[in-house]
Amino acid sequence: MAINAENVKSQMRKGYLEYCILLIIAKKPMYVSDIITELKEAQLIVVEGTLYPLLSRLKSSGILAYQWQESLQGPPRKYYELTDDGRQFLAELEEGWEEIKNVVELIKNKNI
Amino acid sequence: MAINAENVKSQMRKGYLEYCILLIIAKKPMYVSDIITELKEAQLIVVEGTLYPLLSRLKSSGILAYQWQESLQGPPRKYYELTDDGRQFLAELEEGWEEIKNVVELIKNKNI
DNA sequence: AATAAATACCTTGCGATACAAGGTACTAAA
DNA sequence: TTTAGTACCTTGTATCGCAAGGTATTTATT
Repeated sequence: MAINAENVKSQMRKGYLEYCILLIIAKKPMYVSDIITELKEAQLIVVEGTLYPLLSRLKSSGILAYQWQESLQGPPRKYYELTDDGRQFLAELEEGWEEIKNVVELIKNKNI
Repeated sequence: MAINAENVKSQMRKGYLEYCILLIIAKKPMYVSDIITELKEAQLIVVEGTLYPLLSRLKSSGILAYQWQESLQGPPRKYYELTDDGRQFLAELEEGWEEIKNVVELIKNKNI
């Protein structure tokens, strides 16, 4: 119920997490651990419990597809990649992100 | 369940809505209709059902305070303003926002 | 051969919150 | 007295990140 800065920062993250994940997968096919590592390098901490359901949703929406791939150490991995629809979708998110940056700038600069 | 661009854009908006509202109130005390108008001018559409609970939460968290003020037409209005804690809080959100912009830039620019 | 460790995958339950829809109350004009 | 306009607020629904816990496969150790 109570509001604190961490809480709100976490809310902020919700919004653009999907965008960041698609940006990462767009570069090359990746499986969950890869993605988490990439995000962590960009200072964005995400856990498995967040990522698996999200990837499943993106898959059933036709934005991502995956291929099983053998691993040298341990069980096989699901490598996710963008579909054509997914690239279209990512382009729309790109627009959305630019819009949001614009909105914040507009509000900040008004009456200054 | 299905994911579409509008859905995700709406998710994105959730994250920074609180930030935008505080930016607006920081300039001068405002009541709900004022705030909605300001947001709309910046292309951010928000409805009453979103705003009232949000302002209540911010008030009970000590981030906002309000004063009743007579109106020339109709019932009195609640004018919200930032408390000292609220200004501190807004400063933290400012940091959070800069961090997020950084993360996205980092991810975009990596391996290009 | 049996066990343990490492590495994958996934699900369940919870809390937070935007939004649609609906409700209450006050003021002023018809 | 009724209607219109303008405030305020609440309830119910859907979504989603995250903590916690569970299952399966491979490899190393005993």
